[in-house]
Amino acid sequence: MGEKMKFSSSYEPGDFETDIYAAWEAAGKFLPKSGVKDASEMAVEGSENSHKRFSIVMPPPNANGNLHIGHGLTVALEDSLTRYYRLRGEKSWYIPGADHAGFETWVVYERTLEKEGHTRFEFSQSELYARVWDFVEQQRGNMELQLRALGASCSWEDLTFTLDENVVRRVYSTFEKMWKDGMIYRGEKLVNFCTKHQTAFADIEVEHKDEPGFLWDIGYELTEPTGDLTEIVVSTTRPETLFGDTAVAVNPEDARYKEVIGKTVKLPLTKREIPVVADEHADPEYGTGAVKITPAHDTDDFEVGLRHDLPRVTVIGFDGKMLPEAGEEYAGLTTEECRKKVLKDLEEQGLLRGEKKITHSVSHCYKCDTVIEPLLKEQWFIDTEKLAAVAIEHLEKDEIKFHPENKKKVLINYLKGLKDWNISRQIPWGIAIPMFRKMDDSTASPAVDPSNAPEWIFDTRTNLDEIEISGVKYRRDEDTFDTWFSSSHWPIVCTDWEEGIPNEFYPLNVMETGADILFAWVARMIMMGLYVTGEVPFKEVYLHGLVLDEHGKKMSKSKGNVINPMDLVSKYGSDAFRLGILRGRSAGMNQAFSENSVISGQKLCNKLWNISRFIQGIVDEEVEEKGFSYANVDVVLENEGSGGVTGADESRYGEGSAIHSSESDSINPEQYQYTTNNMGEDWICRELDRCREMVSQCMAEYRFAEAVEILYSTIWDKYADWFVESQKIYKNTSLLKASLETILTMLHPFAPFVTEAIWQNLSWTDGMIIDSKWPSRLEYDEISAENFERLRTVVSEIRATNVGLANVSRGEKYGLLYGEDTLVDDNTLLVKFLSRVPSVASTNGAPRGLRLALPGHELYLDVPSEVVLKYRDSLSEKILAVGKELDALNARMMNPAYVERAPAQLVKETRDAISEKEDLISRLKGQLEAI
RNA sequence: GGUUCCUUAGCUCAGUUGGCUAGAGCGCACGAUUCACAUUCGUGAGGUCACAAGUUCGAAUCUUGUAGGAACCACCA
Repeated sequence: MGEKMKFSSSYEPGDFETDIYAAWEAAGKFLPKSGVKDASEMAVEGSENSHKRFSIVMPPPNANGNLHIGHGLTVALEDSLTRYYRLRGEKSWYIPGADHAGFETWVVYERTLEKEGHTRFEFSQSELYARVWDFVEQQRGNMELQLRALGASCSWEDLTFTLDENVVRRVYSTFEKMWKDGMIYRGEKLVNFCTKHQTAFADIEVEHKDEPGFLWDIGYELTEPTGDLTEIVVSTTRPETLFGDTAVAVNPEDARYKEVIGKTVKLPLTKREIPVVADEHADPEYGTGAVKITPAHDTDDFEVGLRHDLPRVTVIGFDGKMLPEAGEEYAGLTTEECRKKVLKDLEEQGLLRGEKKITHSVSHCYKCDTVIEPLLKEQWFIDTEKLAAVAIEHLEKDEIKFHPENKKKVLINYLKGLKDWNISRQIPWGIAIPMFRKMDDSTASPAVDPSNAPEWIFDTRTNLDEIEISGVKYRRDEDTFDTWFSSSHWPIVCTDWEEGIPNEFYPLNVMETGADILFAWVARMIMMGLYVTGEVPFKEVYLHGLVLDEHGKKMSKSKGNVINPMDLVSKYGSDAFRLGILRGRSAGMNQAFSENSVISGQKLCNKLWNISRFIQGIVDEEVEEKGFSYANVDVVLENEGSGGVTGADESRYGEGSAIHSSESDSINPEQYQYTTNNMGEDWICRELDRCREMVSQCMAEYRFAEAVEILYSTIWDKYADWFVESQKIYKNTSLLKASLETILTMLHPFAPFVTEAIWQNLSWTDGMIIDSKWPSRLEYDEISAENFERLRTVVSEIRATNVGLANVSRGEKYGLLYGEDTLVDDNTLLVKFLSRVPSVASTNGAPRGLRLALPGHELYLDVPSEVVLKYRDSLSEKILAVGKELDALNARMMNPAYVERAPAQLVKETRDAISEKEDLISRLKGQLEAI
């Protein structure tokens, strides 16, 4: 990339981005070692900086999918941080990942299987695993190319795939530890079962939807009439499950049913008798106040069953059809068919007592929308009690800082109510659970007695379906792990953490991910990190909200409002996308996406490009003209510019130019040395320095949008509009070079491509901006800088007044006259150029025209009296406006409590403002009277 | 039902221990124009900071309440 190209008149991202990324990657700029300094630098800086590092992991996108806009935001955030800390000289490691996306990928694969006319049941688990592996390999790569297009400066050779050998090894070792610690148990529990996908889900993966339904009342006849009662009427939305009823529950406080507690009722449509039990679960206010208890098909009933030691009768199979236990007539029907038949039969027997329309929430599979059936199944569970308690303890000790802060409370609240974690999934595409069950016919030789062998044993040989230990045969559990179980190890596996080996990158500096997976992922990483390593896995958490569509609605394929980040990248450029998506976004908030912000980012890139083109032009010109005419002109201008400035420290100017370099700060020895020759130059150094400080502060506090905002206004409103403009009069190439390098470096974390493209195009820069150094303090003269600030006010007022006059002046432009005004007197050429007046001259003691409303300045626009006359209305308006401001200030001072209690500085400022306004009003009034 | 958050310009959003005339981008209006950039330059209009009460010398900011909206968790026989 050494060859310098010519700047074209606009920035075309497409011409540079791919090449630049390839060059970075080829030069190894993304490796953590590229941030390591050589020994000599370390010696200069001392030990303070030398050990610093920055580590962050990427939430792994689906290996065979495409990136969506949320990934775009993730990369913009994470890569800005990484590049920022890399510029600051820290060993920066951004670790990329790819997710096997167990369920998602499985669904896609099963669909292709179906298209080929196959079903999963034709293959063994290991065959299926191998097939999906090939399928994913074929599909892989898109997402990685897209990450490159977004500019992610991640260390590709460290990419971790969620099924990599080291991940599996770590997951097995944790599982084994938990198994030994007694935290893993096999339990028959109700699981959220999708009968279409044939797998169980974690509670968190189930989607609840409010749907219209019916509440039916059914009469359950008492075996023996009690008091006035001959039957108990129960309310249910699922009559088909009545075959699995093993009790009827009433509230112990419910007077209506006190008598029947402990009695039995006849279960309709069958000959079974079931007890009436007293349980808080029955709400006297709801329905009839009596509820049928079906422990095998309802999570609440399951709990009731435990409390009353009720049997569990399963009547629905994993295929979603009724089992023989439901009775001959009903077996084989779908739940829906069965419900109809049950209702019909109940009605015929006169047991249907009522039907009421209600809205209730129903669980659905988040992928196929099938109604989730709670079914009894033996699964592996993790006892989360200790894990959660330890996590809460560390969170309460503030070991992890959250952005936004309130999410910590939300997380603790979640952990306090955390239930045991079902980690079994009936999906072949995942990490096999390393548990083997003793086979019924388990003796390999007659000499062995298998009865003493354990039912389940842990073994990592999951590539085998059967193993033999001490002559006993075991068969592998076919299930795989919940993907969140392996993902919870992400910071551990990505940083290659190992027991007993110091790891400078663990814990991570920050975990950046979506606020929507705070529970599913962040909570589990914290628990697992603490369990495995004893340390929290990251020191800070930054959670981003959802990127909503332009109307603030959630993006979804079904709504058709999905925005593809790659479309935006190709249309506006990668930098524009990054700047745009960061804009107006704060931690944890769901925010609408605005294409306008991306366009504004595109404009900034183009602006910066043109600023650079202009500066390069001046540099080239200087090289050509050095020695003759240019220098002569320059001397004249410089003399004017550096003349006595009101209130300025004269001695500073008397000594000539001040030479500044950043050597004193020692952070950035490569920064270009510069001198400041006039107040505009001091001013831009001050503004750039303020920008540098504010951006650093914002990055430390994860306020990305604000950092971008500050850079935008510094580059455009200050650097381009004032400094670069004023450099058309005073050319200071050393400062132009130094300041341009400064803004390029500061913008680089957010807009890596354009800044690198410019860096490569500039004639005097070396190397790559990606590993240049974050700017150190810029030197400037404060008084001189402040004088330029006053000059800006003057220029703005001249411009505004001229525009105001345009209505009455018929396009004529007026010159500027100055009386006792050293600031203007010393900078006539600059004032003339910036304010676009035809002339700037002294009043020579004979003021005329329209006096400008500027306190502390005696300036007039040389306007003929008839125009001033026409201008008097706007003059009166101005007096009124200033009067209002003055009234407000006076009211404040009239309050004795204010004067007494407010900080002295504030009171002084108010006083000064009042005298300034009073001054202004009297002058404006004088002007008005003079007309 | 529980937890948390939001309500500021036409739109999308900033506004960090309470403090000067509440900001930005886009949009809008008026004006400019060879020579870095029309992806430009200059100037401007537009806000009872959802509402009410309180604390305070001072509230967009803190407290309480009201109204509207959102997300997540739990439950809905």
